[in-house]
Amino acid sequence: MSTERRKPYPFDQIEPRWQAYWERESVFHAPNPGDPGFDPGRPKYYVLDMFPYPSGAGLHVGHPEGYTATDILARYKRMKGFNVLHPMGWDAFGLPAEQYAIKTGQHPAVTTAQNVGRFKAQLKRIGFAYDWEREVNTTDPGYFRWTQWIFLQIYNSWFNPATGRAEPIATYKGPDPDQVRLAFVAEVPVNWCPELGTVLANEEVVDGKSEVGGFPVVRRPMRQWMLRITAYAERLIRELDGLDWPDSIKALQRNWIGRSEGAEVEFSVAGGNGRIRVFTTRPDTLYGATYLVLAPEHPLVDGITTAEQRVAVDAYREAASRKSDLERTELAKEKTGVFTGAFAVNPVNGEKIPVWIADYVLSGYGTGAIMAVPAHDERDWEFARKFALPIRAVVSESARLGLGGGGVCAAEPAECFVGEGYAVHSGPLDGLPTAEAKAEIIRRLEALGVGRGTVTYKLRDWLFSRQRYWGEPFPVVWEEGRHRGLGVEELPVLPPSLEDFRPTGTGEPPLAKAVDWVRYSENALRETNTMPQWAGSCWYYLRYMDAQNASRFVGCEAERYWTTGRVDGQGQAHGGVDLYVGGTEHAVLHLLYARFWHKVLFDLGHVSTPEPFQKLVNQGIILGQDGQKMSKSRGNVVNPDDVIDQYGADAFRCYEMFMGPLEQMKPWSMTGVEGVSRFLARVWRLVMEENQAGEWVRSGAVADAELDRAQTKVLHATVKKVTEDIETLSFNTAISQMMIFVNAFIPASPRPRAALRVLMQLLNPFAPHLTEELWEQLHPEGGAGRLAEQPWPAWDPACLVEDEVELPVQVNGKLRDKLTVKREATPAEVEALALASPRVQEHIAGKTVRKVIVVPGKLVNVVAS
RNA sequence: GCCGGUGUGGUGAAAUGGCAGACACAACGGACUUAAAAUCCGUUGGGGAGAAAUCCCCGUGCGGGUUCGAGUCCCGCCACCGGUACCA
Repeated sequence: MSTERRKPYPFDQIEPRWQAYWERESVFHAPNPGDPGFDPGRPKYYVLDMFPYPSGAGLHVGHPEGYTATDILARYKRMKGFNVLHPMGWDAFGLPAEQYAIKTGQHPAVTTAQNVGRFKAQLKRIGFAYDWEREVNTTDPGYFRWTQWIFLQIYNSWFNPATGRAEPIATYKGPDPDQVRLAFVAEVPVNWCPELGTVLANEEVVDGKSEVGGFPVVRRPMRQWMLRITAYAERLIRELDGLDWPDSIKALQRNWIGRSEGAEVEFSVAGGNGRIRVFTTRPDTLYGATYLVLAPEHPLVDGITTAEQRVAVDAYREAASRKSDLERTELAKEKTGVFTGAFAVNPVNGEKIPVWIADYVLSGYGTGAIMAVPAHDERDWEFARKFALPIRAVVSESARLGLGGGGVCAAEPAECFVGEGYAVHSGPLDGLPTAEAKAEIIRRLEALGVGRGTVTYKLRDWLFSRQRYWGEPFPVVWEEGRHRGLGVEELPVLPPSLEDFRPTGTGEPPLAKAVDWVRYSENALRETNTMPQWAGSCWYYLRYMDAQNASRFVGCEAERYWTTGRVDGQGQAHGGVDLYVGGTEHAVLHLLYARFWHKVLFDLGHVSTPEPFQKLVNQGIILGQDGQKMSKSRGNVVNPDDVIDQYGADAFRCYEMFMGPLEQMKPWSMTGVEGVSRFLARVWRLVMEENQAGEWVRSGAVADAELDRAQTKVLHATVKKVTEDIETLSFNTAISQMMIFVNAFIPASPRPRAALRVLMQLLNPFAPHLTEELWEQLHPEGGAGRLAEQPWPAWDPACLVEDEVELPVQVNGKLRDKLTVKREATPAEVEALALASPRVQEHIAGKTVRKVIVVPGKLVNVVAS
């Protein structure tokens, strides 16, 4: 600001002017079916950004990367004749506002409103074509009323395994519906963070510390609301197939859900009653099981422990329960465990093997118990070595070795082998390759009634409650120890007003301080937990379609119109959001949770497609100028406001896109912004020039002139390239092509007005302010209408073909000459010309021509040796 | 360890199996200017021959392969980035 640099073109006047115009005229408002101005003849296009959390720090250059990409697409699709839904909103519940409230006493709603105002102003300054009439805010009672409503839908349903879908709880005929609800209460060991005074979800704990703040986290059992996402594990995996998502994200989700096929095997407890069920992915190694391990929390541990081992077992369990996740995994380099004194009987050979407990077996996965096969599992191997337990090889790498020996190999194997091979020392399985051995043993176990083939998932149920103030209250009350969902007519449940937002520190949520609020009635108390931040973002894309609807979370007709695309052979609708752009950091949490909610709503008949987001694209991270991740501490953060002050919003937008492919990680460069800004200034000067007084006036070179051949070709090539590149989100190369156009037309005089108009159309989605201004200048007589309302230009392929083409001529794959030939030249003619070339002659001298490859219009390759 | 991604000039990058480095940044040279900025024109992967026009060799992380032809396809490595990690 100190050096008042002369602006390359007057963007500081142009940009506010057009932003005001767009807002005043509601240019980017998308009408719903039934609204005035709705045109049923237009196809719809729903392009969505991941909405931001409006932090106090304001926008940084990472946010607008994806937003610019979608904005270009939205503007392009509008010009292509689509009715485009391109909304924006705020994911505004969350910890920072609450912590600020704790520090200052400022109500989170106040901070949130301020931050939203700031973000919104910043986004408007970039010139995004959002339909602000559809703005949503997750903290708005008119919004979270429906978040609570959806929770009640989930609460009031169950997953029917027979139909494979959610159904109203009334269709459940069992004794206790509370056991099967999709939202349920469980006493579970949770990640308790004393510092934050709250529990955290597994995914909010990084390396045993809280993701926010980095405070230590310990395990502690508490009563929590859970959502039964595991019921949907299979569908969440299977239905990824039809989605147009990056393979990497699909892989991340599959990985997270962690489907694994195997078997459950029942071991009876020797000399006792009771059976221990274990899960294994290698049932073929059952004959190699030399001991069992239960998780310390396993319910059978108490019953089977012998008197002699009681003290040791209790001590171990006590210690394990106190260990944090960090201590149980990362720090636990050495395996630990204790013998229970009990023995189990292997159902296939009657062998008695010891039962241990160890914290390397997790209570939450599989059955919480394993059969240990140390010869073929690294962990079991390590454990067996440490506690001198027997190790028996039952899989051989090669078939020959396996079939050879009849006698039992007494010696322990020298190392652990976890691969597949052939069964040995396994009775009836001997000689079978692993896959067949698995199938065979499962058949036998099932016949004996002591096991079955089964599938388990890593995915856990979703811990859905938080001990916080700034979140959606649950629409639930407690009466005589039982929960009850409130009626829909009681929504929204507003949070109470509080003076003091601090956590109680006991694990009791802050809402418990509002005694009057908590007392719902004579004998009912309100639930005092709140929902996690993910709740609001699970369905915001639905609300955008009908943001003002007061009687339904989204109107049926609007929902059908904006999401329904393809309908498959079974009459099943597919579609949803046509394009969703956001960061990879949401690959497994937000995107999985949203899919889950959507499927529940779909099963219950509230939405018409089984998946919310048909196509997903991840934008890459923008690094600082030093190639490092942007962060305050490194001091390499780029603020969009500064960039816009200096170069304008159009340059900012174009640079964000010109940096490189959207999906790629790339460093910011201020000189790069300058380059793009120069390009826009050249566009400006194609149309405008400075007069003696230093004012910008229409350039005298602009005229209604005919285009020459070369100009025609550049024009049509540019239309083609820009159109195709926008469709594939290759914005960087689209801009390159427009630079080529400008480089070709800058020296021209006269400059054909028609060509310049087309350039404005092509460039408009990228640089909407500049092009709108110049469009006006290119229509001195007026009457053409606004550029944003123009149709997208078409290209004529005939203008792209040349009469003569230049063909590279290679000899043995190396470029040796170039030929200029008529387009219609036959391969034989081209071959003759190529062989006649003196340069070619030189290189084939003394050799025999074996072959001549002619790729028409492309190249000639003479093969000689 | 496992899963995914990326490796091309000084830099960001471009290339349906067909002229590697488009477009831009930076650098250098020139024009304009009293001077600078801005603008415009030109050179710019490395090495070599030539007075020059030109020409030759090498070159897309490394090693193999397929092909008339490979940055692109296949096999085997290496490095970096992201995710995940006692999930039986």
